[in-house]
Amino acid sequence: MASPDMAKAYDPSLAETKWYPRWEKRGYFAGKIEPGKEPYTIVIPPPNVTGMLTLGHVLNNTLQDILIRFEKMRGKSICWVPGTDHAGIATQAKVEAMLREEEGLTRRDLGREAFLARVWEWKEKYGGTIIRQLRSLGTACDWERERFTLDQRLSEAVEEVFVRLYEKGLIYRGTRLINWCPKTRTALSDEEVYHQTVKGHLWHIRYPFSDGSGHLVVATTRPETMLGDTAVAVNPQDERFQALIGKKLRLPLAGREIPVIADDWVKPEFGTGAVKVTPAHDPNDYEIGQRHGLEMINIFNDDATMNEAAGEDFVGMDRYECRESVVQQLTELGLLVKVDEYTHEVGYSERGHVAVEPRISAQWFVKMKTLAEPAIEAVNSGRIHFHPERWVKTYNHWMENIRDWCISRQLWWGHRIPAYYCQSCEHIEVSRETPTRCSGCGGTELRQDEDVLDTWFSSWLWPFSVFDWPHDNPDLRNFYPTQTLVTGPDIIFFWVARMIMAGLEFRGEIPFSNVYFTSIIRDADGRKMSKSLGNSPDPIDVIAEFGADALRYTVIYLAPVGTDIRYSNDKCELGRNFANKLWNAARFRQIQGEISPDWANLDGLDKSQLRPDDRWILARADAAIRNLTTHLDQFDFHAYALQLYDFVWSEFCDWYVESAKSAFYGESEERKRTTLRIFDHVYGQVLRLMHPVMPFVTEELYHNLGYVGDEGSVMLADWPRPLEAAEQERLGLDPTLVELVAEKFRLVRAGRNLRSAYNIPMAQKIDYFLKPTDAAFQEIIERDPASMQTLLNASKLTIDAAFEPEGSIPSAVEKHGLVYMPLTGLIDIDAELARLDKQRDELLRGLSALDNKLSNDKFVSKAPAEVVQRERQRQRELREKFDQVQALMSDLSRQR
RNA sequence: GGGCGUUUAGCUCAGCUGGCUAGAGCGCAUGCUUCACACGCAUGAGGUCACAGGUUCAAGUCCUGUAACGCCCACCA
Repeated sequence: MASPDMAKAYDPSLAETKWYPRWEKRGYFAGKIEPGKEPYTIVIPPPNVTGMLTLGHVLNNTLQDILIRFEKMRGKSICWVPGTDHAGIATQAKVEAMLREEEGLTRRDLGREAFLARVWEWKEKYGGTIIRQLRSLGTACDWERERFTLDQRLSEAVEEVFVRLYEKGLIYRGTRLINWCPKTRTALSDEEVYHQTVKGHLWHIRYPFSDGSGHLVVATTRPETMLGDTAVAVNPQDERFQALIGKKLRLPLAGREIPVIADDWVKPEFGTGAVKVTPAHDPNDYEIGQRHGLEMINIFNDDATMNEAAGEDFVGMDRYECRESVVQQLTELGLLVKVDEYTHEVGYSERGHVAVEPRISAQWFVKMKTLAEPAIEAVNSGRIHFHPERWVKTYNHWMENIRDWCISRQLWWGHRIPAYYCQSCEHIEVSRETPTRCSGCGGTELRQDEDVLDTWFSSWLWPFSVFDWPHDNPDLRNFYPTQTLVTGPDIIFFWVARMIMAGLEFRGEIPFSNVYFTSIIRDADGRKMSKSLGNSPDPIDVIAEFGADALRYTVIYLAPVGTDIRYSNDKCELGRNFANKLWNAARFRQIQGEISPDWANLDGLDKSQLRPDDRWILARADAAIRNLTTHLDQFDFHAYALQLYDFVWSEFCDWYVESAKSAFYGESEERKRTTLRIFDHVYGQVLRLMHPVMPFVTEELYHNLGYVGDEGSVMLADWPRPLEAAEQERLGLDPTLVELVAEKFRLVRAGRNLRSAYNIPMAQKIDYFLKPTDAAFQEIIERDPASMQTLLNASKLTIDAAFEPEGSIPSAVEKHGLVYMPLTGLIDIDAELARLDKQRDELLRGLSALDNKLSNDKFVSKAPAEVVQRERQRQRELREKFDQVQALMSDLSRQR
């Protein structure tokens, strides 16, 4: 026996540091145009430049890596484009915070140009950490193609798109009520607002009529906005207020005179039936204001403090401070009728995490309706497939109710809007080049819009901007459209839907044909991973402790389709143990000597040389190849992980390797050679099947065992193919054989159970007797009694269909036979009877269910013939087994 | 207010188009330093498949309703 030169346990860090640089250097990750090969492209969902690797990224990128490696092995020409997103608000805020802390400066202190220089500086120094971290996960990204959304070329794409849409009339500048974040002081899109349930109040306020003829009571959740009221609205059908419509009210605190108007929107049953109208600060009021031509009074500064329009009592106050002050003054004036507790939903800024302030302002918008139509069609026609499919509903709902997209942001970090205002006339120039002359009045003084574009305005172009669109080039034609997008369902509106629209609009083609939505990772208690909770483990630490493969495998194993994942670090033991199991199977193999020269195929193999167990493992491997391929094809990664585990650990290691030992340590050189060849063949398949999810350990082992030379790689190996029917025939892999071998293993288990019942350790060799009750089964075990002897660790195994024990000895019944453990004098008859009694009960339960079924005429006449047939067969088998158990029991009872 | 998802062993989850004496991992119990692996091996215990109806020869699997938990969308002051 050779001594192993492999360590006793797998050390992930060795393989990880060894292989990644080699793969990269040898160009395995490079996306090349390969004529005759089908391209398979994935663009990474670009993480924020400010980002650090999280478990969410681990899941997302492992999935992409699995697909890339799988498709490469299947012979496709792969290209995985990595990159990062400039993440406007997030990055700007990060650098601003740093400036504030370290230098006590604001961005305005520095000025636009100097500030941007500092952001770039920051980006070069600290940005892209996540890109470096991704490498330690093993991702096969083409790093030569790394892109950044603010790269020169990608910025050209953004400008091009802006100009094209403007020229098409799909981008316009308008003064609208938009969502304003007072913390970051910029406009937001509707998608950047999240709602929170807030316990507030409903204040009832008395508004007196100008003519002194009494008052009207309005109800509001935001009393401070009354300073901007320009009307009070009632429902035209509401009889209580019929006579009051058109009358004037004297607005308290402000002193302004405002009309009572009638609008259908007002719900008579809510509050008092009368609504104060603040068109400049509430979306509904804005609509009413539009309909009635009301004045819009903006009472807030851009940080949500009160401006002059709020009146001198309140100017400068924060909005909440102002609220208290207004309420206090109203109380003093006796105008506050009552205050109710009131729970409602309030919009918050995703960035600033403060309540959004609706605000009238001039912004740039994209008209979405016409862009959405073809995108809806693309998904509903099935050209683009969502996994899981239910997200289509969510997508459709949003798309069908889509509203114009506010794309301008009052930030500095981002793509500057390519719009130029003529200083001499009203004209706006929108162009790719900086214009020198106004096309309206000929004026030469033009000033560029100060604002930048929403980050997503560059992200939505990502699938083609990374290939240098709008410049036509071979890469763009070859790699676009991409194949699969892997992302979280949380950005289905922000990103996925918009990419589909952009792809169709600017390339005339869908950007990808499949979208896989990942699960959300939670902690063991089901809470979202978050920094503030401190329940978000650093994947880099996990990799150091368990290995990248372990982390990858575990995360995939834990990720069912479409439900959340409950993760904790200790679960990575599963992946680590699995990698170690795989490692040790190789270590065991290495001890047996050199790898078989003809491991790669089964050509020329004579089935008569094969042990039944060899044929069994070949059949099981074939089934595994089929299933695993299907699972990956269907994006069922979880099933892929489960199936791998079961095949490798249970079928290959627990049964086949143990059985193979009988051949390895047996007399026949020929048999040993054949078994080694089968072992090598199947194990080679195992390494390839596992490679997509566990790239490092499989590569290391592929080399250690000599499947490939130094310059080769499992990454370049072919994905295992299932056997043709003719080949299965030639090798004798029929289902009956497979079932008989499985039955043999069941009998082995029954034999071991006897040992266990009598506390005889596996290490102690003992005699067994085997009594087959089925001729075909007997033939199978007699063809290779050595494997069964090894599996039972029997000193002697006697196979005898006519075996009758002398006296009582422990025994067990299986479908095709009985196993006896002769232990004269040691038998515990009561224990034996109890065990058999339990088995008999189980059989009886099964039998009575079957008897009922089969004696039911309806079942026999209505169920498919093959089902009835199968149940009859089972009934026969159970009855036979039952009779055997019964016989053993009466024997034992007599001995008592 | 709409929409979606989940509910199967102590825990985390499998179980496709209905045919199951309901499976795995962890944990648990017992025994093993057996010549790959204690990150291991062997054996075993553990479930009226959330609840109530219905369809069917047959339901964890299909339908209806209920409950609990979770997520998304939504301008009712």
